[in-house]
Amino acid sequence: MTQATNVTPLFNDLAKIERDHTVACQECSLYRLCLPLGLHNNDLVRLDTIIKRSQNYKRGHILFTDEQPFKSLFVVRSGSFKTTISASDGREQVTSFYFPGEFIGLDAIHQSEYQSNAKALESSSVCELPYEMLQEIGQEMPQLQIQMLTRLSKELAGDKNLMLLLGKKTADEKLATFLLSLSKRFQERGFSATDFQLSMSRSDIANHLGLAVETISRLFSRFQEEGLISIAGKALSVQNIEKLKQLCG
Amino acid sequence: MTQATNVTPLFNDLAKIERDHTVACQECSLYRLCLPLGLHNNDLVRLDTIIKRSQNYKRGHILFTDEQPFKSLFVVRSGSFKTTISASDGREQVTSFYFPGEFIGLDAIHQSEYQSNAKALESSSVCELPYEMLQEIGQEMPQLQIQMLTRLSKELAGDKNLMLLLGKKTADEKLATFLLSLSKRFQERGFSATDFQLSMSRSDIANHLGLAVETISRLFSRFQEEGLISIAGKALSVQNIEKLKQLCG
DNA sequence: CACAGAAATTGACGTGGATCATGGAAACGA
DNA sequence: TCGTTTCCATGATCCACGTCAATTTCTGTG
Repeated sequence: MTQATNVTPLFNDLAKIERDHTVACQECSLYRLCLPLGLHNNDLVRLDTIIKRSQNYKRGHILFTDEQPFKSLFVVRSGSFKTTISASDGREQVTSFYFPGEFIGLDAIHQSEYQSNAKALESSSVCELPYEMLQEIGQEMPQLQIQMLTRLSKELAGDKNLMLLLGKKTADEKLATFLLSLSKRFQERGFSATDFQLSMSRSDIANHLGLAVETISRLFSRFQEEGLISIAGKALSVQNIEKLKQLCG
Repeated sequence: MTQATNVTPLFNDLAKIERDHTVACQECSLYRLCLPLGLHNNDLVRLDTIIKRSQNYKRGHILFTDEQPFKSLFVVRSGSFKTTISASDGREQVTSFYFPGEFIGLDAIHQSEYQSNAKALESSSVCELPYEMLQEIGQEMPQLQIQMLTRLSKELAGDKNLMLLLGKKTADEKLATFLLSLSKRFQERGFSATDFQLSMSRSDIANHLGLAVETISRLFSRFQEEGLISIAGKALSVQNIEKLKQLCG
């Protein structure tokens, strides 16, 4: 029915390597996307000593909640995560999705507690960076500090764009923008820019984009009718990336 | 007509000191809100040498645009600024307002160009921090690095909350949340938490909150009728802060 | 002080997307 | 394997807020 049906599970190839929690930064295939980028070799070895590599987490595993004390940053090694923040009345906003090589928990650095909730969307693993230690070794590794600032700044810039999306874009534009952002991130990680699995539910997507689930469902159907994408369950295939780009505004 | 009519111009008192661009960090009344917090005295002196203190800018002055190369971060010394980002079709989103002691330009650190446009909302002045120099002296001042990370992280956390606001809150809740955020920031700066001047236009507020100007106008009127606030032009007086807090959700 | 342009208010009306409701299809635990 | 729960799709209806339009008020400038 669609060409997207038989895509390999998300990051399965990478996972073969990364799930093995003995693989050091030097041999990690995420190297060029991750924190160590730009570090000299002996610095890298030092960074390596403070990193705790997690076992595999199952879908639904909670990495941290906004009630727990902030101890560590996390880098996704395989799989994917979502973060949410909640209003006092229980309403939640999905603030971000995270893929391999991306940092989780940066918004907590200035506080003693995490500021959001992080949950695995599929089988996933992470590298844990105890923040105190990171700070300690950072004092003698300017490149590491710069990397940290760069990371934070990048996430900040991304969030500003999301504000533009949430505040000004129509439902069509929101979804198109979101799909292209996914596409780009998969491509950066060596996967197809056009065929991939959505690890998040429709309702996570809807929430993240400030829409109702029903609207996302309808949009997927319409985008498919219009030949922009073809979607079956979680398997997405982008059919007309140019038209999708035009839709972003 | 209202109690708010005769509030002193925004940050006028501070401005007497801060506008004088010879005042060093050590004597600056923003000290405890600003970057130098936690620095040792000789570090502070060193930081002081790289800071360029601007003359007074007029309302409407453009600090930078997203087309200019990124060279410096800015800290508001007096007055206030707004930042915007624009979609390809010209639509704009007001991403933040900045008050004395707050950093502008943090989202550009990872790029060679600024990522947004920054404009003065009233008579304002800034401290300019050339980023290269900041990085240089930062290598020998761990406290400075920590301060920078803290700043970035704080802005990030704020933006996540804004995403919650934009994605999930009703118009009432949005405005109430915004007013309380202003109130809090004025208080932190030693001003009244209940009586202050709005340095931004209705349309800036509307844009920032993802609403239409007309909606803001109507809300101001209704909030006034309901005894929550009293507003005359730019002069705002919060009459019932508790009720306002309940409204935030 | 007067005038022009911009900003703000207020009302009437329209609509994009939410909400409600239903049925089918996956995913999951026992 | 089954039964249960969660997820997804699609139609019918509704409403919060946007858009349009007409005035009024404010602001800046010669």
